[in-house]
Amino acid sequence: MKNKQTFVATLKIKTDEGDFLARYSPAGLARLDFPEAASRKSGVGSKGLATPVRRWHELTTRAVRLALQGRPMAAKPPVDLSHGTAFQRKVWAALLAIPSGQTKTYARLAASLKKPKAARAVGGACGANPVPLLIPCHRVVAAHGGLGGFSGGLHWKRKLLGREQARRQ
DNA sequence: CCACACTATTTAA
DNA sequence: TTAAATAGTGTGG
Repeated sequence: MKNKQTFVATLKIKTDEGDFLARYSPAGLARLDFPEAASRKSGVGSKGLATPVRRWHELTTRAVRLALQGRPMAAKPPVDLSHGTAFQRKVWAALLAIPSGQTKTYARLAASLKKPKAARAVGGACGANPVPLLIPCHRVVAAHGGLGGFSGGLHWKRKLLGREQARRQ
């Protein structure tokens, strides 16, 4: 898949960890970047958008802040996954089903998709996840206790998991 | 074609 | 026993 996406807005999300960057397509939140990546790409503005973007952004902001605290997100904005392939969307849907404070291995996730040997492909799909935090790709770990990788920087993965597991029941 | 955010298996020491 | 090579997978360069 190589479709480009058009964004109707690019907005900052201020948090204690820095300013995240949220990009919206007409269908919803299409991409979320960590502060480090966001600073490279300099934010744009929203202007007087009459679209639902304003409301989406409120939801996104709240969800991101909760995620950074390792708390379950009360509500999420609609997420535009049109960029993803069928396989990737299945992976992302499976990610959404992982409760806060729990982790799953790439292998188990692959197995739940009826493709027990596609663990590596699952890793690829996780890396292609356009919306980290809201789609909890950080809750997927390697089979033998390793953390695996993380597109936005492994330190985020460690931080998020640490906070979530500190709250785990 | 190759390289991966993988991993179970196999093969060698 | 432990260590290294390998196959199987979907996607993107």
